[in-house]
Amino acid sequence: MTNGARSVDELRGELEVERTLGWLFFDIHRLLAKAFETRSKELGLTRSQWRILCVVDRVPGGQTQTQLADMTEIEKAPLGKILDRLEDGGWISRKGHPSDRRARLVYATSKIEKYMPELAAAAKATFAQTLQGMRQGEVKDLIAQLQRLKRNLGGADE
Amino acid sequence: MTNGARSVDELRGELEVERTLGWLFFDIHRLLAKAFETRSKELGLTRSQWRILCVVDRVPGGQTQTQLADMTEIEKAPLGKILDRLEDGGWISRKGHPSDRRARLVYATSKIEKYMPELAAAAKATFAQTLQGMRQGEVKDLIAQLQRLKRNLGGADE
DNA sequence: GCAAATTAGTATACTGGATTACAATATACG
DNA sequence: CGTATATTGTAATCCAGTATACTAATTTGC
Repeated sequence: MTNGARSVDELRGELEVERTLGWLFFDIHRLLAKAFETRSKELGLTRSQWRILCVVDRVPGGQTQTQLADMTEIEKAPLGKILDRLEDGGWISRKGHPSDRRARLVYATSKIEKYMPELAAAAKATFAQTLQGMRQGEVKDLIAQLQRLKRNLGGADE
Repeated sequence: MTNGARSVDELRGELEVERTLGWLFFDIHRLLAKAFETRSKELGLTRSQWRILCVVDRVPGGQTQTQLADMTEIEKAPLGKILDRLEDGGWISRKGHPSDRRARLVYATSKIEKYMPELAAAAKATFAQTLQGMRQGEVKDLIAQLQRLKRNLGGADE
């Protein structure tokens, strides 16, 4: 902080990187969601729902909601609502934990098997579009950079 | 697409890049919002509100809501709600358009002048944290890559 | 063993996106 | 003109995220 007294106009002009970079993440996030949901619309799954579903799907033995919340870094309250909708749609089921009566274990139903090809195709098409014109090495570097930013912001490392 | 009939497990395994990259944008977006809002909380401005406010601030002559929606690529309806809150907070004012009775022109009030130093500091601190350990050239390259992705997804070029 | 602290999940309130539908006004055109 | 079409802004509804507070059940610790 070397600034003695900066004018408002000076401050306005100094924020170029912040203005550009910050909203790129915001915009790409929104555009990605839109691109994916357009392709998978007939299944009625939003991107967030799919994210949760993928994590549920990877652990056949079932997980508690708290474990899911930790893995996705989504708070338990909104996670519960997303699970409600997934359950309504028949994508998951919840069963009481055998030894902890507070907890409920979340499982993927067989519905995911049926629609996985469609969902995988939607995801692949979305990223083929997103990454068009980039070499594989560039993609790898980009991922590494983004993971660094995420760590810098205090995010978990996956 | 060379796949004849892929198993569900094969499909599950193939989506590594999609799984990693897609949610990095999602996570960074959330973490950025949180980092900024923690720093600027006492002003009561959220990141989205600040985004809109910056755009309003750059055109002293006032803009219609439709122009603002085009510039930020936010739909008119949600934009209107954000403007409502900014107006409630005294950050902007809306006046009827002189020649088009449907339209209202949006102006920044003088409140922004008073708090710009604080907001600029919050933005700069947030990005100093986010980009720590990166060289200037890397930041420039990253921005270029992200702009390419945004274009690929059909976003405007700024 | 029993009270206190912790944990699992839900409820509620608020912000902010998209989408759809709509009233009021402007504009274009036959 | 006068009617059809565009556009401006708003309302209502939905999904998703944050934060806070709460109930019920489980551990912990004395």
